[in-house]
Amino acid sequence: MAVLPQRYTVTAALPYANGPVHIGHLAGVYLPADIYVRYLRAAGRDVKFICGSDEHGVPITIRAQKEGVTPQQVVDKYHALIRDSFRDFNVSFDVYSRTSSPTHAAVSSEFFLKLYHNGKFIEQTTQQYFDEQAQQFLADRYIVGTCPNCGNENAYGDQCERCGTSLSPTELINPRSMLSGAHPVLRDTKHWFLPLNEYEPWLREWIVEGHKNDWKTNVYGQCKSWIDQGLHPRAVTRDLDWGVPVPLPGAEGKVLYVWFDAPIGYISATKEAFPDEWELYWKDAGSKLVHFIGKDNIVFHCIIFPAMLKAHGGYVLPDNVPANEFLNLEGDKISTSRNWAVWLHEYLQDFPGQADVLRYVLCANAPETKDNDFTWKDFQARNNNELVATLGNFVNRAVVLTHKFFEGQVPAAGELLEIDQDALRQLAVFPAKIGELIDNYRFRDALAEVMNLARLGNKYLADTQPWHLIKTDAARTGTVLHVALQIAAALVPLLGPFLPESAEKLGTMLGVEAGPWAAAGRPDALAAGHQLREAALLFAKIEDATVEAQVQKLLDTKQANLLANAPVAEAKPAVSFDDFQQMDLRVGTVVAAEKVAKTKKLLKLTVDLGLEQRTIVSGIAEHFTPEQLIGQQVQVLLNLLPRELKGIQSQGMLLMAENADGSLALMQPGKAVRNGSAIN
RNA sequence: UGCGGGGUGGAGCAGUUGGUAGCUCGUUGGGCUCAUAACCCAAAGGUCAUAGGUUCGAGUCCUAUCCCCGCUACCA
Repeated sequence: MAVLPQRYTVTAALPYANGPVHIGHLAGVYLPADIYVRYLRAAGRDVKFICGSDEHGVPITIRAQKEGVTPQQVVDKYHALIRDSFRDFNVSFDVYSRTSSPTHAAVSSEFFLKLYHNGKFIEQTTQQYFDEQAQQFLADRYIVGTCPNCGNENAYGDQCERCGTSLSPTELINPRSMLSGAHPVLRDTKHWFLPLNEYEPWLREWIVEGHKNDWKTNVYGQCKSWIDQGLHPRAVTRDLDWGVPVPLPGAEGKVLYVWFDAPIGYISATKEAFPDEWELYWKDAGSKLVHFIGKDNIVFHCIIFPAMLKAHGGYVLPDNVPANEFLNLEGDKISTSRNWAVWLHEYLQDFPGQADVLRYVLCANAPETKDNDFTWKDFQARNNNELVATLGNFVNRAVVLTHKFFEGQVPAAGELLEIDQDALRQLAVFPAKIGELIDNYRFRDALAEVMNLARLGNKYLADTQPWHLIKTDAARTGTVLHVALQIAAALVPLLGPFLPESAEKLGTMLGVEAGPWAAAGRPDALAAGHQLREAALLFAKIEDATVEAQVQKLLDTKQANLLANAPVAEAKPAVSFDDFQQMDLRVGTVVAAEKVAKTKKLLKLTVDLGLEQRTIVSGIAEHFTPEQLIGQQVQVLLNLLPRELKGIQSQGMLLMAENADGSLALMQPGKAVRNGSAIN
């Protein structure tokens, strides 16, 4: 058995202050981190839980520009929103700071200078595109041009989105600046690089040899692959005006690159909140550092940041980086830009006071080993079948029975039969079992064990049947409820890390505090004679209509996205007025319509065109029923060459507008006109 | 293209060093009726993506192929 660390430093990935946080963030990073930390605190360990907003980088400047505000205004807005979301979901950070804080500027500058003065950087001058009108260097993403591969005229400086080729800005033909539209010019610019290649042997020993067995396979595999492929120097500075200025003379207009500056945010946040003891948590060998992140962040936390810490010297290295996979939403991956997400602040508007329900579902279905899917149906099922039916119901049964038979006072235990002793023996095992799972970052399994404890309680009641016993043996009934209540009481501390609000509610009902973890599961958590409060339901059922509304909300979003993102077709070559005149466009009224047998799409329409009625076959049966069309005025191309479709002569063509989602709309005159009216 | 991770009963997930495939939910049958029609018991249901190979024996090791995700805008 390993010696317990003296203290823990736990970080959760700094959310990027460019948008709100959603269920994927919570499930993958903040919830497991919070469970871990709450457990450690309950177990009496010394722990600091560190997080903050990551507020630098190019995307924030782009958003600011788009919205016509300053970058500071962007990050102020999202920093507050994110901070409040975490607070409302009871993510119990010891500090939630931000990388735009003065402390962070100081700490990251010092960090940079230490490496600089110790010769840990290499300097290199490269050529970068510069926008002379906007007077600034351009990030790759700020440059568009023609893709040398496929000819797409709107390829970005890092990648062509049409053919997928990854590019460098200098490969673009005819590059243009997205800021001003001007032709950028190449200019020399000097930057500082961290030569990661020099750390390769050390990383190999530390990770490939040293963490083969205790890091998750996805984390280990990714690191090993990076190291095996060979590491390269990485720029730690950028030409940008939003960030921590490079603290060197002659470095005006340069800032620390966001990946260099962001992880130092963990350190500066700690220093800001604990100015006297922060070094203990970062530099004392007795401190165990754990980073909670998502899978996209693995190399930064396992290779680059440790290399920075190693280069600086004196810092502890992460003991583990339990990166999670991703959470999908209703089968599609979560996307901030496509607004395909369940935002934490919106969830609480729709489900006030039910933060724990989401915490439960996200933990029970956390993407610990592979990408998982969140669906509202599953959310409802887990709430109704597990939280309500298993956990809430057990507590309610035990408390209601006690009120019913013993006026709400914990009855004394008489002689313990085998079934009672067995239940108490099982109960006693839970704290260690759950704790060990949490220690090993297996939060899903740990939560399942908490539910098993509730199942133990339900089974115990079913087996002993106190509602039956009370008729013949009050003392025995008291013993049974005494035992059942001990199980309920154990849930207060054991549930705490996962569902803090519910645990507290339960504690209030039972009149107990969540004591130390080690004391959980004792057979005397509630003393005989102890008065319980009235039973209150811990969880409420969620109705079909409620989750259906959430699904509809998502579908509406999807529809809106489809319409917003579908490209509008490019203009066709010009035609002469004479060409246009050759088309005979008329207004007509549909007088009859029927489906063409044995076809999916075809409708046979009879259209009144004033002088005559024509038969037109149209491939619109998937969009309109015959009834919807009869009586409608429509636009008809009269002189299209007749064509036989399924044995029917079609004498013309109905004109339709096709929406971005493929749906069709009739082209109708703004007011009723005489049939046969010309359109020109 | 390359590298990493993943593809397991109707759904969502576990499967540690190869040895009879588990859990929760759902379904079906039974029991109970204290409890938010909740609880308890039992049963049915799986070619472990596909095709080969190693082995006495493979979900678990090897090879090839297919699909999803990440490294690759935003983004955990």
